[in-house]
Amino acid sequence: MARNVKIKAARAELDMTQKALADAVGVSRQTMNAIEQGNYNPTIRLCRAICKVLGKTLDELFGEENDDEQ
Amino acid sequence: MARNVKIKAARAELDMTQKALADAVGVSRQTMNAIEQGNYNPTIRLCRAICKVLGKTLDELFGEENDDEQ
DNA sequence: CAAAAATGTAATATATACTTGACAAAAATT
DNA sequence: AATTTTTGTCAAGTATATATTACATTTTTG
Repeated sequence: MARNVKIKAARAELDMTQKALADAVGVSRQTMNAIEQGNYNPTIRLCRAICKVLGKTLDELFGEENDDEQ
Repeated sequence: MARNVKIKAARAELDMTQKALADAVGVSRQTMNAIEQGNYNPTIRLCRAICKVLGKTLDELFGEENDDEQ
């Protein structure tokens, strides 16, 4: 499942809560949590929105997925 | 809608047809076509698979929010 | 420590990514 | 020019991303 610790770290840099990030990108808190937990597979549009808010690139936050479940 | 011409170009570099790319990443030809036409919003897993096959990064193929339709 | 805020997780519901089949038009091949 | 291959697109179905409600646990704060 591979938790996405990079999002968590980027969020921490900005002192943002999961809910604050979820609100900023327009999804539910549960969706943000699930993404950080690695429990699914967001759309590219959502990934882009997350990158924009956190000031990171796609490659930084979503590149190099080492796991291949599914 | 913003067509994704970068995928088309990368495909051309490798002399790959839409169907060949679709097969390589495990989706239907129609799905690949729709992505190139900008008709939707693939999942990050599919984007990663496309990048892997085409030898490009996420930022190269899917960065730079070319379009902004909802 | 107690209260509050943040996080993890489950169940059910809805929107939409993706499939399949089919056909027309454009491009490439002969 | 005819044939084949590739691309664009549509309609109807299936799978899954995301929402909502709800509750338990962990972390933070007073």
